[in-house]
Amino acid sequence: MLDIQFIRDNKELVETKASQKGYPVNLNRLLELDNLIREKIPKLDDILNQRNNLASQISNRPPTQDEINKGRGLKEDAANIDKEINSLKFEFNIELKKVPNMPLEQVPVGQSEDDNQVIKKVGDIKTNDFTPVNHWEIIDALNLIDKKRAAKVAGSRFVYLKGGIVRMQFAIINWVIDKLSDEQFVDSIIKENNLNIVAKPFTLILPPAMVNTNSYQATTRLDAEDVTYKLADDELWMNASAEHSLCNMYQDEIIPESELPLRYLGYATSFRREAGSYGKDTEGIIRLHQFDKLEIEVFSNSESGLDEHRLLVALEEYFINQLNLPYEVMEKCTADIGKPNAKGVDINIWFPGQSKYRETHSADYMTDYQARSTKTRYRDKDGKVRYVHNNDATVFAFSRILAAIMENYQTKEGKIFVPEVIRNYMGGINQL
RNA sequence: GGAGAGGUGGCCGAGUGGUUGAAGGCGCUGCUCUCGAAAAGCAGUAUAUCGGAAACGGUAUCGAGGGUUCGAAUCCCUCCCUCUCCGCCA
Repeated sequence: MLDIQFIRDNKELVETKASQKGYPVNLNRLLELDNLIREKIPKLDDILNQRNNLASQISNRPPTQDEINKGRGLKEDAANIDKEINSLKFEFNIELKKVPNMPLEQVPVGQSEDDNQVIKKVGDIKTNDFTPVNHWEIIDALNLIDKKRAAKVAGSRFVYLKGGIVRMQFAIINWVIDKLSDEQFVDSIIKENNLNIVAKPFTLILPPAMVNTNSYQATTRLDAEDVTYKLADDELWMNASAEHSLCNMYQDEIIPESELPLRYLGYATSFRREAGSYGKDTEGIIRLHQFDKLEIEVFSNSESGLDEHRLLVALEEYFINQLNLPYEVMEKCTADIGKPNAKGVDINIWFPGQSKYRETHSADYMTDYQARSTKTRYRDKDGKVRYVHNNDATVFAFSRILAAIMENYQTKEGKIFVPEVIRNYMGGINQL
């Protein structure tokens, strides 16, 4: 949620930026409700004050009939105003949640994802002496996938992945764990990028795959029932991303600033309905109802939030570079960064079998927007309580990164070379 | 799923209807003492919200929500969570 004080002080700015993000809001009703609530609160407080005074006067002797009547009257008055305030607050919260986070100055203004800006392209697109094919043709031929049987058992957009490709997933996981647990490695990336943040390794974490409604909605991303699977009987949602269980970890807590940043490397399975994407990417393993992800979540103070974001992008790039995959880095425009984001970067990897870049990574910087709904705060050096800044980023979304490797590492003979950096993690196998 | 016990401040822990936002202890912060430190002594030490430039004041919060009462941490109801035993399972 956005700070109501900020909205009061910057009505026009908030409306402008909200519509730049594609979340047009009319703040009149919100501010009207805000005023009504703040008019009524002192009135309620006054009645409660009278009630407290009356009770402490009576203390330890039987009350007179007059006092009993007065007390009952005050109770009724308080209940009435309280009821009014609650219904105003209910509507207020609905209106407040409609307001998206404000984009940072540097975020390009745009109308749609077409206005995202490619800020760099890295790696040469190889020219082969053969025509590269789609990853699904390769894995099919190598018998590394079984979609027919998966459809029979679970439905479309599910797969059985088999054999070497599965092993490759675990190899990548172990490689990433080794790197991100290594303080010196993290430090080297920070130094290379001139970031003003501490070298602290990432804590490995396996989060819950399901999240209750309150936590799910506090994330303010992918929080609709047509995106996410919700268990009918319980108030539980399947993670559409580990972000949902990770960003809520410290809800209602006040963290000492000395413990920040908290850097987590989570591994979790994500579940998505993909409603509305019928017919899109039905082949292959680009768009599935279920996929595994190595994902980073960072809680930091407000000063380091942006540099933490830069660190995460740098780490994403490092791993892709090590895999020798051509990619482009894209600064997402206001229309594409998403409701809770202040800034966002996507990385698209080149898929030679499809002759195009496809989105494989995303790094999202939420400033204090998520923390205000998860109530995650820290106590700064002066003892002041402030909201943490959240950062979330993909390290690798499996199936997609496996598809990228398959297309980029395919041989003329229809085999797949194993990228050099992960060979040791695969028992030395160099080809699938 | 069945039976039982319990949830109080950063932590431990007292409190079963009346100035209890909450004793006491630990921790933390400041001051005194000291050349310095330790020890000791003194003082302070929750969050949210409203008003206020601030100092400060009002209100709410003892797992959550509702109820009884002039008055609730204390009584009643519902839910959540934790622990123990049984069952089931990896």
